[in-house]
Amino acid sequence: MNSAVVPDAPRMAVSVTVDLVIFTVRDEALHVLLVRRGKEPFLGRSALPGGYVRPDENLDAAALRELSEETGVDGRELRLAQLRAYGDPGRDPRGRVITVAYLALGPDLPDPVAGTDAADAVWVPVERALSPGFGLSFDHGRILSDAVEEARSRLEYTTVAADFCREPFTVSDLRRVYEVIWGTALDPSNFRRKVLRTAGFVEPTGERRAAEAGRPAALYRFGGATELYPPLLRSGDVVR
Amino acid sequence: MNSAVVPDAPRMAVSVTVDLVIFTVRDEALHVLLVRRGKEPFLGRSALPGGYVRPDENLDAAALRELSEETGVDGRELRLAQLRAYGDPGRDPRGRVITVAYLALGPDLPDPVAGTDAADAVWVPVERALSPGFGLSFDHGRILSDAVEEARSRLEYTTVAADFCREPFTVSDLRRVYEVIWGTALDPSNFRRKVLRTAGFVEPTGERRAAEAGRPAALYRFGGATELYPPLLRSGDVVR
DNA sequence: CGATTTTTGGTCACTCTGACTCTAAGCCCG
DNA sequence: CGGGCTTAGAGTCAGAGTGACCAAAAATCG
Repeated sequence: MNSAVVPDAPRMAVSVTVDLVIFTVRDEALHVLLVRRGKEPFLGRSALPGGYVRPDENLDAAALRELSEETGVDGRELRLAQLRAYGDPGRDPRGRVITVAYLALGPDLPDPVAGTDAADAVWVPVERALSPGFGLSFDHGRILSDAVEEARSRLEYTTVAADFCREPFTVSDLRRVYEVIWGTALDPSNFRRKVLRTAGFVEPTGERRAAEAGRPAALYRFGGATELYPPLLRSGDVVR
Repeated sequence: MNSAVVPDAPRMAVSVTVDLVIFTVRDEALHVLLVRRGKEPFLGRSALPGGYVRPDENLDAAALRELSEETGVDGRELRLAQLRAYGDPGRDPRGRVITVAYLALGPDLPDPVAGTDAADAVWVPVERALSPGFGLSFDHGRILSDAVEEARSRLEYTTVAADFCREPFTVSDLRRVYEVIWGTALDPSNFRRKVLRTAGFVEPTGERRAAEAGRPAALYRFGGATELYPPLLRSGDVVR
């Protein structure tokens, strides 16, 4: 098959990029992984990690590569999932650039090591990244907003919350993920009941962990289920 | 701002298209709107309606335009929503083409009028379109499969089922939408209770419609709510 | 040791759901 | 015209799940 372009249709000067929204929970707040841009446009400003898709690379592979190159994070242990595509004309001053945004949730990852390509990757509280004065590049503020809403929703119907927790973890660790991302307080007892009765969400390791205060908590590992059925709905609660 | 392309990054020869999955319920079966291709590649084969995004057009606008041009359907009355992007190298023999797929559900629309651009648009039962011998173009089989699963899921958490019904409609009309798309039988009485008690799903018109058989059913119109809370979950039922 | 903190177990009332029964109101057909 | 058929719609009942509580267990801190 001839891989050259067949001149049979209106073509346009267009590029395709991938952008990644990587979340983690740190210090009781949702953080997003951002890089400082090293070139124009938006030189020196913060942006989501991402970059051009290469000619022989599928979108998922491009996302993994850019994540690794720009931040040093190995995305293979993350569940990267497509968020959606953004393609308004004018969203990128370099020309027509369509981007495919990916979303993943990770445990509290180590700070990027200086001296590598990833030297300029940092964890930023989402609240700060979205504040008006912060000045995210391109339309990354919009993408980040959409990603937050998507993450909130996924917590309801899937077990992704466990992705935020390094194993082994406690039920309280898991609960704090929900509380931070939803911005609501959950009843510890009811939450525990729900998690433990959902087949495949967590399984006990038999160990316990002594905390700074209070009774030591039992430790669990992820149970392998991806769907959460019935879902864990955030009800009308509005706290904070 | 110079809208010419800044030569600062690896570019690739790439095009962006939109493809549309438009569903309707007809004759107790889920149908999808397909067109017969008038050019290479896949000349004469069936495909999802869609085409190239123009330089100054955002993705949503491109989807609306292609839908109208190729099928004569006015998408403004449909709730078009992005499904996801597909960009594997090799998915299009013309070169590197990334497509953004859209999904919408419509009431039983009139057959396309011959003599227009839309002459070759037809409603095809999804089951047939997905059968091995049917030969959808490109990776449209994959896209269609994903769209079916997405539609099934959206019925659970949103009120999109009403998009399938031309107003005014009966509760049974609405139930048939669920039954056809999920492929399960639902209890008429329980379904009615759920729909009527969900604020904003439907509102009564006060009229009744005499059916071919049985007691005349009360007529309703859509109530404006988009979310369905609590959701209407397809439980473990597996029928058909 | 007592105060404090966090985990963990339990109760209770309420809602929602699925399965089911029964009545209402039309049409068809003999 | 009246019985049979069909679909709409009302209601009942038991069980699952949830939110709001209460209370005990097991650690640390002073």
